[in-house]
Amino acid sequence: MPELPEVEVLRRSLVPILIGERVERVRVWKRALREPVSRGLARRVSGRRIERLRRRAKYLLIDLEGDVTLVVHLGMSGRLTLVMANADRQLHEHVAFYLSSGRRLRLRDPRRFGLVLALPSARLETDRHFRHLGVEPLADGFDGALLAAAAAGRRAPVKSFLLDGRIVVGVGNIYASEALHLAGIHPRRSVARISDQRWHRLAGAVREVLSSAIEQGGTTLNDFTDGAGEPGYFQVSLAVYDREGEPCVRCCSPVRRIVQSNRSTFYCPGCQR
DNA sequence: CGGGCGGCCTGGAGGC
DNA sequence: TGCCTCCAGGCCGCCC
Repeated sequence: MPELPEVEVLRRSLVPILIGERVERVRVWKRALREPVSRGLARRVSGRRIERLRRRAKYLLIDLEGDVTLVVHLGMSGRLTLVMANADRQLHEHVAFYLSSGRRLRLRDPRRFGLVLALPSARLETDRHFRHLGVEPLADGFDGALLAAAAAGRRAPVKSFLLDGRIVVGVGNIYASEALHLAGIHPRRSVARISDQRWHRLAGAVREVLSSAIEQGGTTLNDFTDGAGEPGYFQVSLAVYDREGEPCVRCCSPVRRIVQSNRSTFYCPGCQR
């Protein structure tokens, strides 16, 4: 489901409905996620008011009063939605946060690759989940020069490089393919053979693709929705992802699918070199 | 050491 | 109808 744009869209949708609410009670239905939900979670977040919503990489950060941050990662299939407190428990609903307004924030995650943590806000940066994360692609300081510097001494294919969260965060399998297409760079090209000019173009393409996706509410391939249940519509703007065999929107060559590090990559052989 | 690969899970799609 | 295989938006750890 969620790469940077989807998590950001989710965050923005939750701001007006969560800020100021109090987490009255937490119910953990099923602890088994990527890491078992801590037994101390309910105690650490219950009774606290929600002050702020932030995002780091693909993590949603829910800042609570008293310097506690509730960290939620959606993995591949996680969904966070707001429902009435007395709504039936859904299949694969792992955790429910009951709010002062009588609603509940529900985390559902069939594949269980997601994560829920409560951390002291001041220690987020040094926590093992965040320590090694690279730069935010939509923040100042992300540019071609940064990518070129990070690529020094490496030979990885540029697609894998874009997916490496130690370099730049938030770019997942969909947007890596899309950004490379927009920049006209072949996904298998080694980062050792990319010119400064092309690094510049790639950085711009990453920003462009991510910000358009956010503006259009994210990509809904199967089941992504924001916190209010609204799907995104960036999927209609995808140029190559999941379009094997279809003509490239720019040059009409048929889009190809290849496998890199066990994951599908889509690209246009006509305009990506 | 960088980089590739398998594993973690469930469910949906498609072939037969 | 069912059973099989393949595939999926993330991430981590192991191995060469």
